[in-house]
Amino acid sequence: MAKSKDGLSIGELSARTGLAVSAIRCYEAQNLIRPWRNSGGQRRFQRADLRRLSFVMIAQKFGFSLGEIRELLAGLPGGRTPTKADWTAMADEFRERLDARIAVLERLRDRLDGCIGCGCLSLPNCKLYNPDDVAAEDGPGPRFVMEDRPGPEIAPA
Amino acid sequence: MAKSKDGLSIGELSARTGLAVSAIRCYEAQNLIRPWRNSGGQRRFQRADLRRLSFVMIAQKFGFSLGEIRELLAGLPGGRTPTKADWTAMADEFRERLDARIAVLERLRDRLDGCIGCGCLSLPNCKLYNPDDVAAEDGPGPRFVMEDRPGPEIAPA
DNA sequence: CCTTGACCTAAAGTTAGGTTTAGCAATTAC
DNA sequence: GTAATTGCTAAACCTAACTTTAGGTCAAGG
Repeated sequence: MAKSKDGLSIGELSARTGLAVSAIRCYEAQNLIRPWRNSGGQRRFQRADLRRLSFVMIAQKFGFSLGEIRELLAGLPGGRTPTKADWTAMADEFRERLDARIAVLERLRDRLDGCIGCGCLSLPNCKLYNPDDVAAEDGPGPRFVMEDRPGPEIAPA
Repeated sequence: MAKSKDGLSIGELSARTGLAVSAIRCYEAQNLIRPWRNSGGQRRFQRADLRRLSFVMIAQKFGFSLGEIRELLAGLPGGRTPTKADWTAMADEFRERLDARIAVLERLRDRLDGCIGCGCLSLPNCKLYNPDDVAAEDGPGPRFVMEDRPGPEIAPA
């Protein structure tokens, strides 16, 4: 097995991060890591890539897409091994985005109160009607329009 | 165009919710709504389905999968049009799940502090190392193992 | 009558984030 | 030196949540 001095093999990286070999190759294809190749054409990784992949895993847990993670990782220097300062600078950006995400959820949750069961669910003045701050969420998500006046069917049982 | 008295057509529902017709059919296939058919075989929806679809859209914004949403909607009565009480009961369950989600994110965020740049990122005692409470998150997500001692490359620049 | 527009079904395509498979090359272990 | 690992690529497959396409039907207007 390729030992550390000339870089880590993909198998070692896999064993030490818990990621599948196929996942690591997939991440390379998406430019999250940039291994070099040895004389035989096999991938060789820096020890710093362990940390990089750890970060990928954490950020995914937080619900970030690989695209966003790539953006964040782009904050790390390319030419040299990232220092502690490099990592904390990047983490600051990460935390900001994370806080923003949590804030959106909380704001929506607060708007939710009383809005589901009551008539306002359907009226233009319902606080859930026009959740501007979610518009930036990921994916081609739903368009979020509320309609239908409650009518008699929702009158007190 | 089919008017309200004998139910709403899929086109009307689409226009009033903002959902694509194809999406509504897709939701029917996944049992989120159960329209009946008119004599010509066309779908006809209850006015209450507008509310149902609104809920689907909201819950998706909160990051719930259609499967979870189906579960939640199952809390509404099948035989009759849901009353306000039915909706609020369901919303209570929804809020609980939502609060749980937010709590997980917050807990992780708090653990994150200081963990990215420092050496602890790699040590077994790092608080991010074993985030038990995220294990239940959706999908076959990452396995979340941290490795690599920082070593000299992370020493002060 | 005949055209137009809304609707129908079934199946294939799409994106994200991977995994699996097939067939072959490089390394490592004995 | 040879067998067993491990790695390589390319392409197919997988789930979620839809959209698109293809080919056909239904209902209303002129």
